[in-house]
Order: sequence, then structure tokens, then C-alpha cells
Amino acid sequence: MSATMEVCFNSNCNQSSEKWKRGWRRRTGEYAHLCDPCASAYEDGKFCETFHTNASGWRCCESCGKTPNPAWPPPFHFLPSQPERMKDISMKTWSGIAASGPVPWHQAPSLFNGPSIQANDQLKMPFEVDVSDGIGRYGLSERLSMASPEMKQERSCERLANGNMRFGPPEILQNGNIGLKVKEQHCPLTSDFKPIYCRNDTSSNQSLGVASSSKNETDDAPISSILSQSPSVSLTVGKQVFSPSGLDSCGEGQIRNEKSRGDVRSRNQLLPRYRPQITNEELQKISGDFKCITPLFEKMLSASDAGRIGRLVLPKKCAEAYFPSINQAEGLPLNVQDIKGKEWVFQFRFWPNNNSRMYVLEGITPCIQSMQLQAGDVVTFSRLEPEGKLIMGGRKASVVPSFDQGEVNVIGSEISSPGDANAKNKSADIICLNGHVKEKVLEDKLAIPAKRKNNYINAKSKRLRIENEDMMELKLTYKEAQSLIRAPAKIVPSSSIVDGCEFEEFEDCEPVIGRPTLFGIDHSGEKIQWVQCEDCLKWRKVPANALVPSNWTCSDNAWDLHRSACSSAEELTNILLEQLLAAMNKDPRSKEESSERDADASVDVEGHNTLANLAIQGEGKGLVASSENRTKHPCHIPGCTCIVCLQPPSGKGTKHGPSCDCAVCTPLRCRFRTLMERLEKKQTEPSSSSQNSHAKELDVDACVGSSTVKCSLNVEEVPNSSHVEEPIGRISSASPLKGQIDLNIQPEREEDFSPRSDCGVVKYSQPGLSDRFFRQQQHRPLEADVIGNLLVKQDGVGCVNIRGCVALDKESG
DNA sequence: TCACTGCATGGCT
DNA sequence: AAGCCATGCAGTG
Repeated sequence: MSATMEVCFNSNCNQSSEKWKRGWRRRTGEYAHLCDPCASAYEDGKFCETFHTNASGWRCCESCGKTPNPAWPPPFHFLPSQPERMKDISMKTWSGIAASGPVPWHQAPSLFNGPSIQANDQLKMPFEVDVSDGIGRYGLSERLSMASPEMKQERSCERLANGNMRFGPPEILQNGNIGLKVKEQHCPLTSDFKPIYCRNDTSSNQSLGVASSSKNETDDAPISSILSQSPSVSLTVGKQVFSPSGLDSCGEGQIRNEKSRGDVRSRNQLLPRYRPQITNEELQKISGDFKCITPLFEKMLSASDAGRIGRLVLPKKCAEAYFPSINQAEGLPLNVQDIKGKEWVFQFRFWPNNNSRMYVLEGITPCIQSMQLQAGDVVTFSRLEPEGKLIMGGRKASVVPSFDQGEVNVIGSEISSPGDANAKNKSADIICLNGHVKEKVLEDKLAIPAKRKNNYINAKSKRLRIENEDMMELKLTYKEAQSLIRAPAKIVPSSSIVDGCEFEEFEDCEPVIGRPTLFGIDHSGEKIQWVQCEDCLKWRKVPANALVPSNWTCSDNAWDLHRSACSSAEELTNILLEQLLAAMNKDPRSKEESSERDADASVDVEGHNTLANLAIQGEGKGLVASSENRTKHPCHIPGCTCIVCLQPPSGKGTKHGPSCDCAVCTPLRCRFRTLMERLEKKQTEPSSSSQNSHAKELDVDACVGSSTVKCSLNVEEVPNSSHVEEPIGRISSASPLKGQIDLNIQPEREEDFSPRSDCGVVKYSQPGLSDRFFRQQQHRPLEADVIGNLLVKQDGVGCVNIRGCVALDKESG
């Protein structure tokens, strides 16, 4: 309410008033200002839902004798409860209802096509609108003719840019520059404006017709109202025709509109995740030529849905809106046809639940299996018009690339095995280091509304949902991670080379993640490193041996007090910086790294300033990484015949054999030999009596970015020599040829592992590990990328950073 | 013991 | 805070 003098938005009224009330929301986002009477009428739902040909603007229902349109009531008057409505509809009328159907979702298209769709050219519902008839009758053309050229042009461009959306009578559309209004629509339910995009046909005519809107004319008219007004207005998808009433285009009249409007309400109430996202092809698949089909809703199959129980939990509102009303818990059999035309009979029933109902479709398992759907896939329900037959379709969830495409799918350290529906879904839902995957996942996230629960990730563990930022961090490659690993302050790592691999050992401590720096030579010939301030991004010179924390800023510059503030001038010139970078790129390893990076390959200086930036670059790398130059494991050359590469992604099959001399096994084996020797030595020392137990525990840490997965490996001891047990995952020290190293370990999926918990360190204590654990660990090979930095830690003794082990590149094998 | 059924629980929106 | 719904589980055959 305001005291500003304004003319009532209702052109029929045009009353000036100091007091005005808020009416419907306009395209501009503002609200129509109404005088008191009009506002009251609006609030009472007395505005007719349509525009009239002979009068502009909204009309009070009293003026045209129309009753309030329940399909588009003002927000405050929305919706009596659906069950009550349905109670009035006997089962006998079901077919009739089905035939008349819900007013198809597109009658209020904007309510079904959310912003994500508009924002995305890949419209999930590329409906075409055939309004060849009735337009004139209902004054559309009249309004079209009133369209302002500027608006038309602007909108046309906009729509064309958005992807050949057309909406308008063909005769107009064919001219290419005039059409029917395609505009944001007032959605009273959501108080949201959502453009409606429609496409006329599948022809190459790309023109987009857009009608204009003058203030009191079409400006805020819902297209749905236009559609609902015209019995002959229909939506076509390919050859299929969608009618507003679900019947109109199929020969029946508008008489059912009143009924179906209730369905619109239901539909409007549907949560976004149930709104049909059906594609044109799917529609083509579902129905034959020239059939009317009404997408009803869809649902992503939960584990329960896809489980053996064979019960599909139906969204309540969907069930009540689109399925026959049932009053008995036992429900009734429902005939459903799948996309292949096969008939199925499900039991549609409900059970009481918290003063409500829970609707289920029973006996869906055969159908689900027939459609080869799994948890995470989507089942769609549509209705064939006019007979009202329910059509059940399916849509597979996004495909997670397999490892042999060189793409890494990491959920924490949980990597799904192909073929595992749940796992697949988990992957799709959560993580992907590869740009392709991410793109697909994001796409899917747009298309398939995010799940409310983490069930698809893992029923019991709620811990693996990783935010995007975390995903970025995980995109650090093993080499990048390696380059950031530093010895802790005051710790001088001892180095040793085993089988060509350089090992750095940090006694009694673990390495820290440092800030990326550029090494160079000072004027005096002294080796220095350049580090970039996290705040001002200026490069500062620090000693070569300086340990630079990841959040280093100028104020931390204890080596050059003159440059210990961000305000100080930068010493490093651009030219010098370029030289440094160039030199870095000349370095074989750096060069290789850079060549692996994105095609643009330019090392972004700023991109080095944080781990996250590195991660971003890693993402770019992921984008270009393809199966052609990557084997299953980044550190293995193409054609590598080691067990890791030979092993199927599912983890089934043999593990590293005792004699495996792959790049992973060899240094590990050597290192363990060393470790065990040391262990034995310590145990023989008198002071180590406390370590005289017969079981020693070794921890194997696999660092993933900032996360470390730690597996404790128990080494059973026998007199005279170390003895290593056979189970996979245990490592032999006494007999390298005998012992096995399972590089397929992964943290316990079900309960224990949290990639972020406790800095990602999860300890698995061997005594508590059952065979089941190890069996579970076989599900995936441990990617070198995931290994990143493989730490072999002898409990209480120290930490060995097998630097170089995983840095074995694919060339060197 | 297993499969099925119906309900209860609790996380999530 | 209410309602939805995924899933667990007890009861039953």
C-alpha cells in the first residue's frame, strides 16, 4: 500500500488513487498497482483469467460474467486440498479424467519449465506451439498486431539466441519477424516470472515470433490463459499435439477444462523434481505419430524403488493428481503401458502415514527391469490422449565414464564401479574430476532436480556430498599435489632412491602442504624462490629453502622486511616472471605437466597462487585428458600390462601379483622391504620391548589433494623373519615376491570414510578389518591420481613420502 | 529362513 | 513446523 497517486493498473478501471494495493507481479518484477476495488477483486480471485478482445487489460469477472479461474487464482486463494478434490471423483470417472486429463502441464508451461530450462539452450521440453487456429478468435492476432516493433525485434533476437523458440501462428511465424508473445509469465504460485519458450515446429524456420505487450494488454497475461481460452490452441511436439485441455485437439471440447484445471493446480504444486523433463525424442518414443500425449510427472528411482520389493513410492501429489482416486488401502490395479507398448498391471495403493498417505505402485520390478532402469534412473509417467492410457517411460541416469577413458571419478576416495547403479548414481551426483563428467552432471543437476536426500550417494552415510569447492580441491593432480608437499619446518627430509624413484622421508612428522612457488636464481647467483602474496598477489622473493605456507602473505615475509607489506612495490617484473614461467615450462616435468594441461596451455601466473587455482588448472587438464593418451592409470604408459592397468575397473579380477613389477608395486615393495628391515631392527633393540608384539601396524596413506586416506596394514611377524599374511591389502616385507599389495584399497564405503573428516585422515586398523573389508576394497583400482602422494607410514616411526613413486609418468612407466 | 506386507521412523524440504 | 518420502523393520505366511 502506498500513498503515491497512481492510476489503477486495470485499464478498465483507470481510477486514480492515492491508495493502491499490490496486484499481480508484472514482467518487470514490479507488481501491478491496483485501486482498492480492483485489488479486492483481484484478491478475491474475481479477475477473469483472460484478456478480452474488445477490451484491454484485466477485467473484473463481474464485468464479463466469468467466474474466477481456479486455474490461475491469486496466490492467497490457491488450492483447496487435492485429496478433497479427488474424493469427489469416483474411480468410475477415472478414464474420463484421464482423458480430459490434467490440463497438460504446458497450459501453465512456465510453472513447469523453471529457470534452469530457460537458462539452458538444451531445453528439456522443446515443445512446439501450434496456434494456427483460434488465435484470431481470441484476439491474439489482434494483440500481436499491437506489438511494438522494437519489442518484437528485441525479443526475437533474444529468443533466437536462446535457441529457435517460436510461439505463434504459423502464418505469422513464417514471416519470421512477427509472432506471438513469448514472454515472462506471471506465476502466481511462485510469484515468479518465467519466460515461456515454445517452438513452432521442427522445420528449419528459426524465426521467432514475439508479440509485444503493452501495459494493460498482454504485458502480464499468462499464456496459459490464452491457451486455455482457445479450444484449438494446442502444443505440438513433433507430430504430437498437446492440447491445453488434454482433449481439445483430440476432438473433445473445452467442457473438461474445469476439471482439468484442478490438475493444473496439482501440477503446479508438484515439486520441481517431479516435473516432467521429457525430451522431444522421448516423447516421440513414447507415443506414436500424431498421438496426444501428456507428460505427467517423473521420478528418480530410489534404491527402494528399484529394489526387489518392487514398490515404487509415488509422489503423493502426483499420485493424487494423475492416478485414480483410491479410498481403500488395497488400491486398485492400474494398467500401464511402457514405451515399448508392453502392457503392465501395477497395483496402485497407499498406506496411511502420519495422518497422510503414502502411495505406491506395486509390482513394478519386472517393468523396471524390462526398461533396464536402476536406482538413479528416472521413470516418467505420461498419458496418452484421448484414451487416457498411462505410459511409463524411463530415462537412464547420466553415464559415468569408465576408467579406461582416463577419467577419474572420485567420491572422496570412493570410486564407483561401473555397473553399480547406486554407485553410478553416486558418482553422477557427487564428483567428477573430469570436465566432461562435470558438464554432464551439472546438466543433469539442472535437468533432474537435486535429490532431497543423500540416499543415492549412500543410504547410511551422509558424508560424501562434497561441495563444489571441495571438488575443486580434489582436482589437484598427483603431480600438483606432489609439488606442494613440503617438509615441515626444521625438518630435513632424507632422500633415497629406490628403483629410480626418489623417496623423501620425514621422520616423526608428516609433510605439509606449501604454497606454490617459482624457483629462480638471484642476482648474486643464489637460489631463491618467488612466492605470491595471497592478498595482493605480488610476488616476493624468499630463500630457496623457505617453507611457505599455503596462505602466505606479504606480512609473512620475514626475509625482506622492506617488502613485508602488500603496499610495497613488487620486485618481480613481468618479464622476469615470464622468463621464470618459461623456464619452468622448459623443465621436462613441468613441460609435460603443462602439455597435459588445457589446450591453451598458458600457465596462469595467478593460477598458481592458491591450491584452488591449481585445482582449477587441474580441471582444465581434466578436460583435455582423453583416453587416447591416458591409460587407466596416469602413471602407466599406454599398453602397460601391469595388473593395475589390466585389471577391470570394477576391481574384479586379479590383483597385483607377487611378481608384478609395475611402477607402483616395485617401489612400494622395495620401500616396504626397507621399512620392515628397519622395523625388525628396532624390535631387536632392547629399548623397543614395547614393540615386541607380534603384530605391527603399517599405515598406508593415500593423499587425495588435501585428504589423506590412511590404511593401516598389519604385518604379522613370525620368528626369525617378517611374515606377511596373504590377504589382499597386506604387504609382504619378508618376501616381496610372495606378498601382495592391493592397490585397489579404498576406504570403507559404508560407515567410516569421510574425505573431510579429520582432515581426511581415516585410519583403518588391520585387526578390525575383516575379509569383507578387503573384498570391498577390490572394487576399484587405486588411481595414481588418487594416490597423489602415497605415504607409507610406519606407525609411530615416521612418514615416508614416496615422492617420485607416483610421479612416475606414463612415459617412464 | 525367506519373501512379502504394512507401518513407523526420521531426514529432508 | 508440517508434510513428504526413503527406508527400516516387525509381523505374517
